[in-house]
Amino acid sequence: MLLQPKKIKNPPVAPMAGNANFGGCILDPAGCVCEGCNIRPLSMCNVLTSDEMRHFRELGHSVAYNPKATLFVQDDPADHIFNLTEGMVRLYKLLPDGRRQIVGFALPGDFLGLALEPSYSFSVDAVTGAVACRFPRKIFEEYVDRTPVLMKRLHQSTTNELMMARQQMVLLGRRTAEERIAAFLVGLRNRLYRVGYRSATLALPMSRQDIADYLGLTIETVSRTLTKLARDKVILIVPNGVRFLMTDKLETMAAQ
Amino acid sequence: MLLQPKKIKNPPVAPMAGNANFGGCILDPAGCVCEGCNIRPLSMCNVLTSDEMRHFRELGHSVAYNPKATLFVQDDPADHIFNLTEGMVRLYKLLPDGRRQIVGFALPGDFLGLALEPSYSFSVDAVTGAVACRFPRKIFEEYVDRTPVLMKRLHQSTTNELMMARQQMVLLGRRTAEERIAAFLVGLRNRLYRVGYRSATLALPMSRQDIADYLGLTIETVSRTLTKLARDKVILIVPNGVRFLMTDKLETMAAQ
DNA sequence: ATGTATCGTTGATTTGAATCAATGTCTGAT
DNA sequence: ATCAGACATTGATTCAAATCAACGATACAT
Repeated sequence: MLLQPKKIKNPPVAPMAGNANFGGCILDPAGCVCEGCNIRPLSMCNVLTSDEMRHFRELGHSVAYNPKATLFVQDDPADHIFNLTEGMVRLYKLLPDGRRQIVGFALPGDFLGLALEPSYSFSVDAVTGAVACRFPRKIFEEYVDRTPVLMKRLHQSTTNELMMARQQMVLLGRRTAEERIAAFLVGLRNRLYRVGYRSATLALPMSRQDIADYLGLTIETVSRTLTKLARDKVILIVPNGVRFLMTDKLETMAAQ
Repeated sequence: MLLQPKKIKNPPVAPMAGNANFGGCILDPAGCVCEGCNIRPLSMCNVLTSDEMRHFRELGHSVAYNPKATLFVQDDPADHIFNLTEGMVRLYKLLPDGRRQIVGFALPGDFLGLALEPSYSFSVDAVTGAVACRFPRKIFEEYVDRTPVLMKRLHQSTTNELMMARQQMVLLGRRTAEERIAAFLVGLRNRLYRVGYRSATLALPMSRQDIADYLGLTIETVSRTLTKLARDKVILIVPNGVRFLMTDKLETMAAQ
């Protein structure tokens, strides 16, 4: 899985689309290459039979994105559904005056762009290089409506995201800067672990500003708090990540 | 719809269960009285045929709750699913040291207690007197699995809640006290409007502490901010509510 | 190798909301 | 009618994090 924020220098199949900050690159114009898909056990696709798979794959395309490239923008027509297969993307909402709140970092297996409204209610762009299966919304919805097992899987995914969103509301409403940082580090480590990315060092491919906008803090407070945790020997700051030195202490800070 | 936080003095059918702060009162032991249900157009029940309805009604019971009565508690076994039919309830999470974050106020039509885990991830208690249709979880899930149209409806409901939760994340992470109060008042008015409660005066049946715990503020800041809005003639504070005097100004403050 | 732009850290100061403290108001019970 | 307790408001003070400001570090392009 890509977690270093470097450019895709040799796109797997086709060259990136003209505008490097939008659109991305269709890897397989004939549909997803689902057999070797590294997130089948995480995504909805593993609930389908081979026959169903064969049909489903025709519906979408795999698309690659450079770091910072846009998947879609708040208020644009919600014409596509995405299922992330590689990398990390950020979901965020902007206030008219430019204040930004990152409402989530998505990892492989996560769905993006599911909406009831005709427009997206947030923007998404790539943190690392990323790859997603992209489906035309109408076609995706029709297929889901005809495939209850997929609908159930989708509902589980949304229910899980709602649970995480409520957990984040507690963090944003009631926790101190230090608790927010600790909860962020522990939470991200656990999520990465679940998608199979297991390392002694926690990769932090997003910028300090991203972390700040996710935790409702400023970049200076994020930097100071990480420095303090490092000074206290709770973590070790390394390039593009941190290493946990006192995991139990971090988990206590993050408690609940 | 009940929106005044007064006790149910004459429970519609049966007397309240012994412990007034827990359990509530089963209104109709034979199942919901669905024909006259005031929220059928809001709830999932309106997607069912008469035959389906007849079967579905057998699955649950209507239960009444006094103000402050508990529907369920965080970490308890998630054995029931609720569909609120009357009144307002609060959903909240507690940190080990007692800090509280209210993650939502539910209104008629809302589902409560849908979970992937074996336990509830938050607590719910009544703000006003409230009535809910209560279903044993296993039975509810089996029925939903066999009824795709219900599953779809449920998924839409969860998707909508996720959208609201993300909106609240922006509020908690990036907005000032005044903006939070304005967004809360406008948002609640709009939600009440949608469930058919339309009044010149916005009812605020919850306490100032509840509002504070929903907006990530203290009770003093909520009080001061409401007083300031009243001094500026943007709202008029009335017993158990407020009246909008300058709706457009309030909507501008709440913007986005 | 060097310059440049972006990103991150650290320090000084300010500030919005929290905390501490007192008083006011409403409601239901007697 | 009076009282008690819960709830709400207002004022004084403190504080955690924001803001303002300067300086490092790093990565990429030439």
